[in-house]
Amino acid sequence: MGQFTEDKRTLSSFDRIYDVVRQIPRGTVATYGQVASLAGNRRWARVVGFALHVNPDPEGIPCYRVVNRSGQVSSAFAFGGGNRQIELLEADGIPCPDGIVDLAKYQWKRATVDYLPE
DNA sequence: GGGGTGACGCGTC
DNA sequence: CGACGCGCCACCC
Repeated sequence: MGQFTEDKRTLSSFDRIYDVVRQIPRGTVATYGQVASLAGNRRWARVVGFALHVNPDPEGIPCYRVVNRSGQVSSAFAFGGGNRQIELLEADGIPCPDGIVDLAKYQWKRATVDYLPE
């Protein structure tokens, strides 16, 4: 992890984001806003996208498990060519018809909530 | 120090 | 529902 630690300031924010993404368990997904919130600031949703864009460790950081608020995967070729993200998600056992993940069922919850907080 | 951009989110129309 | 606009924060020039 010393290859990308040239700019500590960048890691201050990005590191938290990467750390959160790394914690996303297999078989679940998280939204940008969720990652941002867990990282410390909910308004980093946009920053999260940028952070994943410069993902220093695609193998350790499952950026494909991050989808937008609608549950839609990045239609962008950010993953190297189209529906690569979808394939990875399905490989995790997450069906994503039309590139849409059912957040109601597969959204990551840090802890099993006993009751839904509304 | 200023301006433009982005793998987003949310309220409104 | 979908489209539009504003806000938010970090990054690059």
